[in-house]
Amino acid sequence: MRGGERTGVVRLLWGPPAKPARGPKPTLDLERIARAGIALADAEGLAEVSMQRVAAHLGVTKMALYRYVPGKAELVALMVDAAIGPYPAERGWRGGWREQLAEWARGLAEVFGRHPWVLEVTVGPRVMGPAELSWLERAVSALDGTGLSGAERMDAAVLLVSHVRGITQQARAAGGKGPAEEQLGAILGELLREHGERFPALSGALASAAASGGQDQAWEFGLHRILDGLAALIEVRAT
Amino acid sequence: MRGGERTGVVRLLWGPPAKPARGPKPTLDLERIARAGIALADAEGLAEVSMQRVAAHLGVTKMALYRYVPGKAELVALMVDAAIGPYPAERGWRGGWREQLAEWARGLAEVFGRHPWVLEVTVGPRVMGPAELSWLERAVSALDGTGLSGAERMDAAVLLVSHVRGITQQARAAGGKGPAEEQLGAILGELLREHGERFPALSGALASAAASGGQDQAWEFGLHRILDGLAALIEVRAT
DNA sequence: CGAAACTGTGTCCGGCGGACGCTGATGTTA
DNA sequence: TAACATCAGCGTCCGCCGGACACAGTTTCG
Repeated sequence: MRGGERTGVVRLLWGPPAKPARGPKPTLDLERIARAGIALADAEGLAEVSMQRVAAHLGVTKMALYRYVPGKAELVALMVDAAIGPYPAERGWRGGWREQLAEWARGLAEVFGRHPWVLEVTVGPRVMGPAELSWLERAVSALDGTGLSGAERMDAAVLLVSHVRGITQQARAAGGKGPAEEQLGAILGELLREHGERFPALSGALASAAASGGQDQAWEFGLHRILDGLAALIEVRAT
Repeated sequence: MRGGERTGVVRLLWGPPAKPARGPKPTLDLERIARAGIALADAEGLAEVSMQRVAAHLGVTKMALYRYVPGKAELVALMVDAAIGPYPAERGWRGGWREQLAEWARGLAEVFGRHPWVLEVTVGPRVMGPAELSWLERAVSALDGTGLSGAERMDAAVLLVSHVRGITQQARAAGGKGPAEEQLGAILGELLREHGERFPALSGALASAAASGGQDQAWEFGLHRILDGLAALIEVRAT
């Protein structure tokens, strides 16, 4: 039965654009629906995305959407793949694998930064769409010819995705737009000041980080650590 | 106004256990409520956790829960911190920073494996509880004396957490318990067989991975890459 | 020119989170 | 000991959610 659901989303993401013949002309299409949902999620957050609100933005009733989409889960899957979008072809193939992966990761971070709700909805097992797969393809292909095995190339891509996801989350918490997000760091500092004796290393690290100023180096830090680790392995394999 | 919500969850997670005086004796307490929610989420998934169901498991009506918890968000935050639990003190301080971090990461992966729903609910900015902070504390303290700055020690911990999260998600997709999860890999293979020409590197990597057998090396792969990258930096700093 | 196919709509359902007021149990105080 | 303030749990109500279903209007094919 759950397989049936999967096939629903698989057909929606991968199948042909559908070709009705006899009925009245559809006023909507999957792309317009997905874009409406994305606009809503970008502007007001994923929690505000409901069938009713998406439909209202399109000038129809919510039940009309069910003519195009089997359910909300499939709509969200559509939104995700459309929001991620295919890997931009103009992004160059310049440089070695290291420069390519760095640029790839930067691009992915931009996407997640533009659509933070994608993170919330891409936890757990799911079927990936063509756009998402095109990103994975690009990362794996950047590692072609490095001597890494197929599994290792995939593992490296997954590792980078994890870093991008983690940084995006952290960046949203630290430098988010809302005042609530800005206060989160203050709350953490307050808690550490109150319960500092229970977290000595953490307090020390945070104090030292605050003293030395810039704390938004986390992105570069993790990226360089991962790429250094990959470089070490590639070098070993090459010898 | 959102600040008010934060203080709610902050008081709940960090405040004193509350001391009623005059009224009837409460039949519940925060820990029992959190454990009931955790049991439900572990057994049937986060989607099945509702005020009604948690209350039913405790033998009360849902409105009784609101005497202990301001809302569902706070209940979930409580569940998260209780499910993660404080870092087990018996986990040794043996070895250098590398062995310590490896064991730390393994422990975190076990926690996420036991309570996969924690991943779904710990995306986005949030206030961390004492248990969650104790894990962070342990990771940062493992890097004390390595020559890394405070910010770098924190960034390293975040990087490891990201890897653990990513691997947990992937492991759940690949080797999950349900038959639906097992079919996910099959679906991916089928899609790549159909649209292989659009994803040549991916198809090649997956085929090579399948040919060489074991694909559950992703955990060790990412962990070693990160630790290697850290080691390289630490070595540079030491000279 | 039917008839079949399909679109958008209205209505209805169960379940959700949560506000509010009530009742009864409890400990403090006069 | 009696009165009272307090607080726990319950019942009711509300708006919103995702979704099932039947219906009416539109379009195209035989």
